[in-house]
Amino acid sequence: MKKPEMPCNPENTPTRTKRIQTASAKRRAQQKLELRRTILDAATQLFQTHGYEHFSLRQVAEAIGYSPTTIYLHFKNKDELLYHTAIEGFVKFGDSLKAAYDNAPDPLSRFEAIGRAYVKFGLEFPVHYRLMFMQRGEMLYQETPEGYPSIVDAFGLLELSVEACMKAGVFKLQDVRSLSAMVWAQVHGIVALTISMPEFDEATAFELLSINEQINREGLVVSS
Amino acid sequence: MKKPEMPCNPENTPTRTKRIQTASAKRRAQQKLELRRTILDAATQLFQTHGYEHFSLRQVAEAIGYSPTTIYLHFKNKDELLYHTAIEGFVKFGDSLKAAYDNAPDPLSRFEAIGRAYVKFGLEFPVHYRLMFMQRGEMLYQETPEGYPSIVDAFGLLELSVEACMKAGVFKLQDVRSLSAMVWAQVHGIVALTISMPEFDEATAFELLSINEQINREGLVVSS
DNA sequence: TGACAAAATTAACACTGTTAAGTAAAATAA
DNA sequence: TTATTTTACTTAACAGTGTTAATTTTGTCA
Repeated sequence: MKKPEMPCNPENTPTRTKRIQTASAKRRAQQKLELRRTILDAATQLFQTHGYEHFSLRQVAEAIGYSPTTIYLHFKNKDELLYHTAIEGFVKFGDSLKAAYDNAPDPLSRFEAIGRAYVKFGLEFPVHYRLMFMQRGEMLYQETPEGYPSIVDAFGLLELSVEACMKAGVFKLQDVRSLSAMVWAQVHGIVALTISMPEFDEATAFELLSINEQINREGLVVSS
Repeated sequence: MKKPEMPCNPENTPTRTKRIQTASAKRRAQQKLELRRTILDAATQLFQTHGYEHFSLRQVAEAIGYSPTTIYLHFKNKDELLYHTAIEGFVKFGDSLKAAYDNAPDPLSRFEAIGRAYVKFGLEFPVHYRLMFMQRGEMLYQETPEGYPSIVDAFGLLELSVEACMKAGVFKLQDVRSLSAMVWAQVHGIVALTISMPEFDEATAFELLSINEQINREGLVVSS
């Protein structure tokens, strides 16, 4: 069963044909990846412009010049494709929040910077935001595919920030998780209303956010 | 051109045949209304169980034993049917908020009661809530069909309540509209996250709401 | 070259909302 | 009563959708 050792190749260095084989396989794997990228890019673009409801696989296929079934060779189904396009957008989400987290002098302004970054992202990528936070919330909780950072990490940042504010004596002592969830609800409420209600626009969103900050700082009710 | 006056009917009292005619027309109009009701009821039920995404006219038609096109004799299209089923659900929304508004001893507890009623409704009718506040926000702003109270009136209640709190010296002075929008965003954030995220449930929703109330009262940041 | 595996396609199924044309029954008019 | 018009409803069709199975094309290896 052992293949005969060739005279010019006493060690296990691969032969030329073998090298060509692996190189060919490598090239094909890359081409496959490239097509996957092409699909993802087209999907992202169509998803952004047409939105969740009017996003169709057949349109994606047409855009890239392949038949619809080809997509199924790279993604299990529409949902998975959608999920991956969303994830890609959400890498920016994590980056924005991280940048806000890093470039702040003190705990409170860091906390508020995260909130502003959150709202900014939601208004900048409403279609992505809708998908992940309003239409397919369960996607947030399924583990991200390898190569992508976890989205939930971004919320870790928020919790860290809240905890820091508490430890620094800036926030009143409370349960960190609950309070983090609540401030999430605060910014989510602003974003969600803004991208859903025609009456709301970016200006009002940031106005609401600043009112919100003020109330967090001083309270809304006059102290007795 | 004048029709000859009959001897037994000198006045303008309608003849028997005429009376039958109007009665028949009335009966047919009522039957039409009944079928419309049947459609609406079936639609409401299917919409509640299947949700926005998997709600189809053909299913409604099958449920009531008519062909799909019959629905078009009573509603312009799927959207209009959906809108009317949603409106019906939202009458309860207005009622709940009104009840909360009426049964409260003082401005602040009235304000908070409205918030609780809001959250309660959202969790009780998530499919309706989704449609009106998350998926088809523009519906809120189109005028309700005759016979139904305006949904926007419910927000009038909120503004009234906020204004009352301000006049009573309970709230710090601010722009009523902006502040109302912000507290709307607060409760909306809680409801929207709860009905979208599998991690949230009714208990956490009301926990977040009470934390929110506390912060509105005292603030989150320790006063310097 | 011929055998084999991978990549991509065609055809089909079961759906969807919506429109136009056609039918059967009921109401009206003669 | 008979003829005509209105109303209520259905059938057929169109242009889509996601998805699967079968089939063809393409490229690689011996």
